[in-house]
Amino acid sequence: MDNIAIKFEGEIVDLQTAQQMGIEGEGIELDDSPESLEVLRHSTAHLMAQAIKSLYPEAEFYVGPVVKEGFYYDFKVDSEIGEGDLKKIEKTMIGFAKKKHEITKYDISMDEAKAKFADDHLKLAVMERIPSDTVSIYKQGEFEDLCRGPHLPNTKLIRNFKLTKLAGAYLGGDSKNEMLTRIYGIAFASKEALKNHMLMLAEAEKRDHRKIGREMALFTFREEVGAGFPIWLPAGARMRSRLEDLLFKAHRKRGYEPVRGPEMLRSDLWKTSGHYQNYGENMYFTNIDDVEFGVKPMNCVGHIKVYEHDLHSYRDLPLKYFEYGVVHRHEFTGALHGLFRVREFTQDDAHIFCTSDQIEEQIIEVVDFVDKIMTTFNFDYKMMVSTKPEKAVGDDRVWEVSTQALKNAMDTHKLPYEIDEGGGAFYGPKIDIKITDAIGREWQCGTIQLDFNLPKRFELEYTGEENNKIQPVMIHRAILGSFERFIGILTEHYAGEFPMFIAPTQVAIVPIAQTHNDYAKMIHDKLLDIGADSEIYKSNDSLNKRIRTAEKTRVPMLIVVGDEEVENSSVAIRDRRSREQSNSSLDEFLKMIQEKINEVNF
RNA sequence: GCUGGCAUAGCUCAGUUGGCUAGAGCAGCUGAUUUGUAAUCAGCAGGCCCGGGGUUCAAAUCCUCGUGCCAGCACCA
Repeated sequence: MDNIAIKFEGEIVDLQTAQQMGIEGEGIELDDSPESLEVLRHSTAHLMAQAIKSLYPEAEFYVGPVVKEGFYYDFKVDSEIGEGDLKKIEKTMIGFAKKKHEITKYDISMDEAKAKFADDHLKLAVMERIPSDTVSIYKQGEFEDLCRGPHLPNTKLIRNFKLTKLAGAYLGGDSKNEMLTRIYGIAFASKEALKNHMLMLAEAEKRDHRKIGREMALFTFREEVGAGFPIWLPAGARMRSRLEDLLFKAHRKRGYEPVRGPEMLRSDLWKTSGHYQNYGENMYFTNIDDVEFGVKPMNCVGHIKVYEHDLHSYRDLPLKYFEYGVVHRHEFTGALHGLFRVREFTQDDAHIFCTSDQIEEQIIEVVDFVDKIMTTFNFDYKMMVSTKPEKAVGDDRVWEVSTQALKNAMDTHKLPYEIDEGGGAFYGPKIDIKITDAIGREWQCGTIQLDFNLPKRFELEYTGEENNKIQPVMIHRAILGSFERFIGILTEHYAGEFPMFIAPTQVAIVPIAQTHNDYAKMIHDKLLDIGADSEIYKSNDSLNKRIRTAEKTRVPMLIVVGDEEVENSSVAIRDRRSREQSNSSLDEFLKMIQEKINEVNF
């Protein structure tokens, strides 16, 4: 197979550029490796632009980069483009690919380029952002585009692609700017890879927690209740409470004390904390007897008040307060999405008040806690250190010290992490935990935030060894993040087939005939005694129908009981996946269920 | 919040260019059937067609303002 580009000093360099510069390097072939796909997708974006230009001659183009899930191109045309037009554009693309245009490259000066694209105000906007004096132009057939590459040598290499989405996007990603049209696409070297990708997308759709949540009656939303306010139905609430109970014990084991703050606090406090100034637009306010109150968007202020209730000595630290804190945040309507983005949610929130000497061990302890939980649910995860954002309180030196403290903790324990510049909370830097689910998607859940600012603003202190007053450090942390989002993620991760220890219902019992209902009820009660929920399928339907109905609920365990089972005090277990049956004595069955529920501890 | 699309029974969806009592499957209820491992049969019931305004002899259908949902942007637990 021919090379499509080379790797030179760690950079992908296309053949056109390599020739220009007279360099050689390790060859990159057209396959489904990350390097190859980078080049392929970039050129596919150009091919799409070429097709759009031929269909809509007035089209102006902004940028067309390669992104994690393929590529996109932002552009502007006079006519409306709808989903239906994607097929037409795809066809035109295939036409151009078949013409086997060679993709060539040449350099021109910035002034020449500005003259060349004088009637394309978007390209001119792109050039405004390029500091260099010369720019490169890639040409395929009649179509030319300002681009730094890298690109394929010929359009004929583009075969397996699909345009996936059509949407609006702001110029430069800034909501103050004009809106352009964006078309997303995906391309692969092999047909199979494209097919697998489309299958993955279909699988993701099947796992959509909004769909499964409705089918399993976990939660619902209602127009008359308001956007972003979830309603937990019995099955969902059972599951959630199992999760809450497990996590409660785990916190107690690690020395956390449960506390609880009020849902709303006087605005003066939010002014002291800085939320009023920095987070106010996300908060809900109300007036009571001429005093303004803010509904809490975070739990930290409440926990600070818990800390302030008593005088503390260095001997007391670290103090760890936790709360399943219900918070309200005014999210943009367009951001709301099932349980993933809501306006009212419950965080598994905790605040650790400690000395600066204890920061490292406390962070490591939390990271360890996170690890225990995420591995229990079979999630891979990675960590990101986020630094000071634009809107922030506290002086730069404090930010530097705390950011460094987070990095040190990670470094000394050889924990890998990535940096997210400007991604911190307004009061301090943080470590975010990003988990990867069963079909490879990433989600942000837990967060560990280091805070020197709130203790200072509230003038918190403890008494040191020399009877001096010292300011404690605050660590904000959540592990699941919120029950809402985490359960949404779990639903998609397991495709609704939850493991026994959190499933809304542990066992489905199908009596063969009415005469077996009493036996079923007896098993149901015994299951309750060992903390398992079950449902008896005794409706006036055929046996086959009832088994089908039970299986469709995605319950982890299904048993069938008839004369034989009643007589022998046993159960017939049906495996949902293999449809195979096995028999067990009732006692053994109960023991097995109990073990499966209890085997998990965080 | 912005751009575009959508809103009909609990769920999934039909409903001609505006024109008769708005339909189907599943779920629900009633009855018959009592079943040994993924849909037994029959009947019944169920709709302010998202909400306000309007256009029209006539609106589920057209216009308008809301609300909610979907995709993307922006934002984020």
